[in-house]
Amino acid sequence: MSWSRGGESRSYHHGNLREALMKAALELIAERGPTGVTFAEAARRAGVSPAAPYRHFRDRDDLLATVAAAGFDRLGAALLTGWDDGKPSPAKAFERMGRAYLDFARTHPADYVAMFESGIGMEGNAPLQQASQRAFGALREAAEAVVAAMPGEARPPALMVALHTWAMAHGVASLFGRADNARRKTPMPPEELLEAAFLVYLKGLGAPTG
Amino acid sequence: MSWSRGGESRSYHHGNLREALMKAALELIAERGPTGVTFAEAARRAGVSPAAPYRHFRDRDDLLATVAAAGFDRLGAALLTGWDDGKPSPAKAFERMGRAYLDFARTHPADYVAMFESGIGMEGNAPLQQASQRAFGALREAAEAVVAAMPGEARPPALMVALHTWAMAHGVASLFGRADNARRKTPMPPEELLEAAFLVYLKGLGAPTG
DNA sequence: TGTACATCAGTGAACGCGCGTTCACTGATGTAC
DNA sequence: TGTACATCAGTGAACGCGCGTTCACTGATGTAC
Repeated sequence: MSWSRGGESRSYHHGNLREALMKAALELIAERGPTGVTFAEAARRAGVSPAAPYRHFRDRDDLLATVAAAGFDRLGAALLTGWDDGKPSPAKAFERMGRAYLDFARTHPADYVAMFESGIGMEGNAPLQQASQRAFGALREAAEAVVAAMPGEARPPALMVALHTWAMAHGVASLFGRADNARRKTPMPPEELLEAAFLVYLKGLGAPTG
Repeated sequence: MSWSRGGESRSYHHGNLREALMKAALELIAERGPTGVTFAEAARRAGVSPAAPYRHFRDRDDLLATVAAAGFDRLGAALLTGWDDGKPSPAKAFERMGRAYLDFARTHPADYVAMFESGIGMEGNAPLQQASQRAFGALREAAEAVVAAMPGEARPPALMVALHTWAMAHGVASLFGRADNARRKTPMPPEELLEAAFLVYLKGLGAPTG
């Protein structure tokens, strides 16, 4: 019987344990860093016995990898929203997508840590690789539009532009744009720093910057 | 009495325990990730009792932060060497410094993880902040030289250029240039990717790229 | 040159704790008929 | 519409283990005189 509704009581079956454990993992990352994520504590926070998580995840790393994959999905969605099909111009949309990237890193610091700094590898984890690739797809789409807007004879490889974009966005986000205490102070806000970098870079490419 | 020399035996006093523990921490990061670094295991590898590390480090995080600081010192030195006073031209030296950055990340993956992905914060850790700042100093020096080589009316702020440089180098290194299993595959080697980014960026600035 | 003493680095034994993991189990859910 | 049964998610108790941390201690080193 399941009479609870947002309260603490619940039926014998949790009903949503998988998501609850992922949420607990994110909380633990935020509070204690990736080191602080343990199966036992995640179970405790989800209100289940220490054996319950084994029904959903092989081990701690599996949990963390799943959290990271979900983070990539969210990041990809955020980037696509920011890009908004390249409206009103590729350059404008490009910069908006950059802001979306920083925004994601700041509003989802725990996700970001799980994705990039939790020590879990991509090797042999196909779902995680795919999620990462899907997120990167948004950057790639944007890069292709930017390149397509350039005069035909001077077009750089779109993939290279996408990789540069990702590297710059990730660099700014993880060095200067994070919300935790590993942030480095800068004289200008990270959004402006990234925007300026994009402008210089697009100019260097010979792409329209309006 | 201390008759050992590179062997396993040693005197009652280790003599170099601090360094031995830092080395052990780096090994552990390389083998197990930052999560795998424990005081007990570091002590075991250094061949001392589990209580010995307390003579040198307050706790695990103190050890890790010290390792990270040492990493920043090494990175700074490597960058200065790569920069080599801007010879023969700022642009050439700039690119060589970029390679030095990637080289460091690849040849010192554990240091790099300790510096950027170990979950230790800079807040309230003055020595770590200073080490990080010193390393950044090399990038700053290079940026200033690059800016100085530009026509006076079009000079961008050198600090901004330095921050952009760091972000791009860090982004490429941590996404595509690492030696561990979190590396993402790219169609071109990270050195070329970074070099191309620098060229486009310098061109966008209006700086000489020769 | 030797001796006494202070300082310091590392010992080793001990402890409590929390984590990972296993296990036979049980309550809830879904479905075949 | 009801009943029987299979499936599945979570239980709770148990275990061994390794870690963090403390403690009185002891061996080595340095130095004052």
